[in-house]
Amino acid sequence: MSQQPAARAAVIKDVARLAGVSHQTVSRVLNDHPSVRDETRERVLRAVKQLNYRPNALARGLAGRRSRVIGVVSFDTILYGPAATLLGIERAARHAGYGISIVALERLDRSGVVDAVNRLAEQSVAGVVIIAPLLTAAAAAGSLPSGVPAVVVESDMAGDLPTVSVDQVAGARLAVEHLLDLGHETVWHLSGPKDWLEARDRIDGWRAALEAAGRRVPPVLAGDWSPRSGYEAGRQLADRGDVTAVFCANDQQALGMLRALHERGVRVPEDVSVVGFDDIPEAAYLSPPLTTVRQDFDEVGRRCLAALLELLGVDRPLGVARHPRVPPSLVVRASSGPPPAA
Amino acid sequence: MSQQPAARAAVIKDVARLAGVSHQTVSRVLNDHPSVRDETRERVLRAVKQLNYRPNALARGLAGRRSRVIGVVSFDTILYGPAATLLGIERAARHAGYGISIVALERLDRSGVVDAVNRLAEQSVAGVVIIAPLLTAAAAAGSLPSGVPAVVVESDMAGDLPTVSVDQVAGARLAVEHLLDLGHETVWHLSGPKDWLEARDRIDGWRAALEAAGRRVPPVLAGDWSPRSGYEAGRQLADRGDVTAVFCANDQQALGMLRALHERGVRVPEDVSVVGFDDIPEAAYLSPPLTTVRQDFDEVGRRCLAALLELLGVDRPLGVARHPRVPPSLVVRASSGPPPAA
DNA sequence: CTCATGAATGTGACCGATAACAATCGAGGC
DNA sequence: GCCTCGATTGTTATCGGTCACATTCATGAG
Repeated sequence: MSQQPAARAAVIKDVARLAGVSHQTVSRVLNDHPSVRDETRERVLRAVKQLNYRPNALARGLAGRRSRVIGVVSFDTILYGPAATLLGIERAARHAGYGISIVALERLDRSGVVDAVNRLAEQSVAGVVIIAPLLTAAAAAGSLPSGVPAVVVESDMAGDLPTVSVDQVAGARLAVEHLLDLGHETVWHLSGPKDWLEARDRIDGWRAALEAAGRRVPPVLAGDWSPRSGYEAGRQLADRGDVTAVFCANDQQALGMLRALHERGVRVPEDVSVVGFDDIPEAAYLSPPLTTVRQDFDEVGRRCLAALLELLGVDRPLGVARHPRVPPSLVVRASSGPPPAA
Repeated sequence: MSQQPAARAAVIKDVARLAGVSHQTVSRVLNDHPSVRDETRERVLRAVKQLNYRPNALARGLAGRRSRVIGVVSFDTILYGPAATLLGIERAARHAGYGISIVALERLDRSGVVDAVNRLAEQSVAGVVIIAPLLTAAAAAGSLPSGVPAVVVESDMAGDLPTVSVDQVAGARLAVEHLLDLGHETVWHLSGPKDWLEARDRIDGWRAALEAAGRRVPPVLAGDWSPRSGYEAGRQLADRGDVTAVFCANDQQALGMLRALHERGVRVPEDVSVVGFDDIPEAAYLSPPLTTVRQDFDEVGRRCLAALLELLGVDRPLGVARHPRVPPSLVVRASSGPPPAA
């Protein structure tokens, strides 16, 4: 259709030539500049379409000093939370017209995070989102190279950087209050690893809810997010006769716990109620289907982007709360019920 | 320590000035050009360090027409396979000194894939990796805008594009042969959705292994990757008395199946053996621990990168096999054993 | 001793866009 | 009828690198 079969892609000059205007006018049309005559605009757009022209993002970034790419520093893990968060951010970015560039870290330590941000900065990303579920990462976020707009997720100790996170404390409260409302005397807790912020917050929320109700606070069982740790904790709890309700810090641990209880002949929820956290896709299909606390990762992604765009000054510069926390919600399924009558 | 507190980052000219050479010499040092005197090189490197200079990737890409970023077209899902593949690619890219830019698609149809590749091309990525586990996506890969080096993963129908994938057929064979070796008369199969290439290949491998052994081929049970479909199939199978071995197309389905069998009082592996596929992190902690087929996603990532780099001509231009398939391996755990003595 | 050769380095164009500023033109105010 | 002003468009510099080519200088061959 054109002259060259598979010649290299059209550039702005080609469009300008075809439309009979200057390249600057083409640029104006592309960027919705107000003072372009309608007829000119149409002509340019027609040329753009005819040449199948797409502006070169690199050149754009170089000249305009703002790219349409957001960097994400993530954790090299397949764990549900971080993975879902990444997807949420990608989705939000895509809808906002941004691309995302990711760097996954094997260890979330200070130098790793700083280095990752530097690597992203080299690519002139517009800003970065740091998924920092670990204490170490959150600390690192404090000592970032200045000049790079950054938002921290799943963390709340990021110094003065804007932070987006799910309200883990409230989530834990929801779980515990649900169980107390059902009539349980108290609620045990199988926590996540202590160097994860989410694990700490869930412990705090659990404890706060119990204390607010004036209940006895059992010792924390320490898990590591894995189903195995849930399984092991489940065996321990099954051996004591006095446990009627357990709040697991994530669904995988709850999965392991359900299995252990089942093996020991402990019925869920008749004998013991179990509540998890995350609402992983499997949760609804466990036996019994798991009552759990759902986190809205899409909303997290959206808020990250909103915070970042605000930081970039491209969006309403009105002050949004600097540390908005996304409210989680309780999903009641069959694994929780009233305590045994006895 | 410097003059300006938070002045803008140093550029190549600043380094050149400080080192007392031309900007071109700095560029040579940065790119390991051979003809630079050692002493000059040292001087430049010292200046680089002193100014904490990092070359601007955008400018580099613009001028050199080759960036150090690889685009990945992925599927907007938290499913283990695609997510693990993405991580594997990221890891390999990182080790090769590349960054990755991702676009996740909600639906993997033709126009979506083409559009995603275009968006990445705008960013002048060096090449793209398309994670195309669905038939539709694989088809789309055939009609890509030319000029963008592309590699397709988890697919084998990508026309003449280089393809990297795990040998699903061989994986299914491993599973089936393992069960036959244990003495089972035949093996049932709970498949994944039929529009997934992996699901089809696993069906093919399962059938081929049975036929090669001259065994009866039971009807395929259709699943959708979810634990629920495994659960439902498990109940069906439990109701027939004649099933002694089941090969599930993924671990999540196997998880559901284990639960269903357990509920019906069918013991695993004493009464029925179950084998999964993927080796998800939970697999080792299910009850019983699941025998499954492990896919080496790191190797997949590495091969993707190798194929892409070859395509880019930056690496050994010697002809690597165009469609290398990564061999999977069987992980034997407790969910498989000899059939009941009957 | 002269010249070709190759290593080391510098100069200016260029990649493809945006930014800043200049130029042109028609309309409204005096 | 002249001048100012805003809308529209064009020209040139610039972003920060790499590429192509020119230049300089020391070395070994003839």
